[in-house]
Amino acid sequence: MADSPSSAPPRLDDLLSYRLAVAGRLLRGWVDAGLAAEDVGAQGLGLLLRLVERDGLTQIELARRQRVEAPTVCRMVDRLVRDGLVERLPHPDDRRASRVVLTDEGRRVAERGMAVVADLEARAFADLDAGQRDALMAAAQRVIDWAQTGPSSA
Amino acid sequence: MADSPSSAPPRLDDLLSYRLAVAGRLLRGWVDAGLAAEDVGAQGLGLLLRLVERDGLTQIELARRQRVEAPTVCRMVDRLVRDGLVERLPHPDDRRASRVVLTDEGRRVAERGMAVVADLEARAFADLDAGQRDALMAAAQRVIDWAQTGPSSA
DNA sequence: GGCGAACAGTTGCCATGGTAAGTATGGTTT
DNA sequence: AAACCATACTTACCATGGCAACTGTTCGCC
Repeated sequence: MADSPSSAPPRLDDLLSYRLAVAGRLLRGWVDAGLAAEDVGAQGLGLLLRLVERDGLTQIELARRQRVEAPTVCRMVDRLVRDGLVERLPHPDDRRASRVVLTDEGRRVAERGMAVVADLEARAFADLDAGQRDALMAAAQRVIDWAQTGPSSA
Repeated sequence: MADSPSSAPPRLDDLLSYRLAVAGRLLRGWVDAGLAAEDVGAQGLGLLLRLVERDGLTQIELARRQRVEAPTVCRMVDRLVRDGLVERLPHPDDRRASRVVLTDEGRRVAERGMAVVADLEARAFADLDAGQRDALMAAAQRVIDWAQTGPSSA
């Protein structure tokens, strides 16, 4: 330990968790702003892109992939259905579940939205070299993976 | 470039912005969970810690430090006042503004909350060495600083 | 001194996230 | 088959964040 009695950092700005949370929030805000013309938010676009990867996922499957809880997906799907970007179809094997499928409009919005996000991504991280970028990707992934093991265990 | 025509990443999980946003959201959730006994959320604690650094800040000053908009601070201060952690005092020089000051209880909650967050921070990033940690801090700071210049400019 | 712009705060509406609780369905166990 | 538990979804309430619009105050400029 560097300093003798207590090494607890008293400054908010010195907390990596705080800074990552702020950076993530700002990034999402910029994505939202870039998507203003597309009638979908950043997370709504996230669901659409999951369905582009694999259409017909259930809400639970979407929730697990997006690392959010079921109610959050439920309401986002509500909005996407309202805006005509996805449909809920009955699941053939399980009457509790719905298959969420893209409409043609949803597919178009996903494509345009991905272009918006990729553009922002390129500009936001233009001054990072490949090593810094990879380090950030890996570090963020470790934080995300830590969800399974770390936070609850003392 | 690796692939020939377009190098736009089609996979959501390959976006650094997406991963940072997810990591930041999960981190905040874990802080919220750790603070469940303290009657304050992660961002409410953030305001309290700003006031520990410098008591009597106005809401606008808090908003700038926390990188959020004025209405967000207004409603968070509403909750903190409701829970007896801060008070709004009239500003001596400006009748538009309020000085937000900690109560004794607010100061105690800030102290206990900081311990909770510092503990989570230590456990979440235990496997990073000092160099990796500094690199992450710097990279996150660049994203945050980009708020002034980048997102609006084409 | 007055006029208008800028600013601090507030309130409205909405999106996104959580937990808790309720419903309906599916599976398991006896 | 009945009882039981687990699962998929939904709904409620709340916290946090944005923007737009409004009130009241301050400040710069004429």
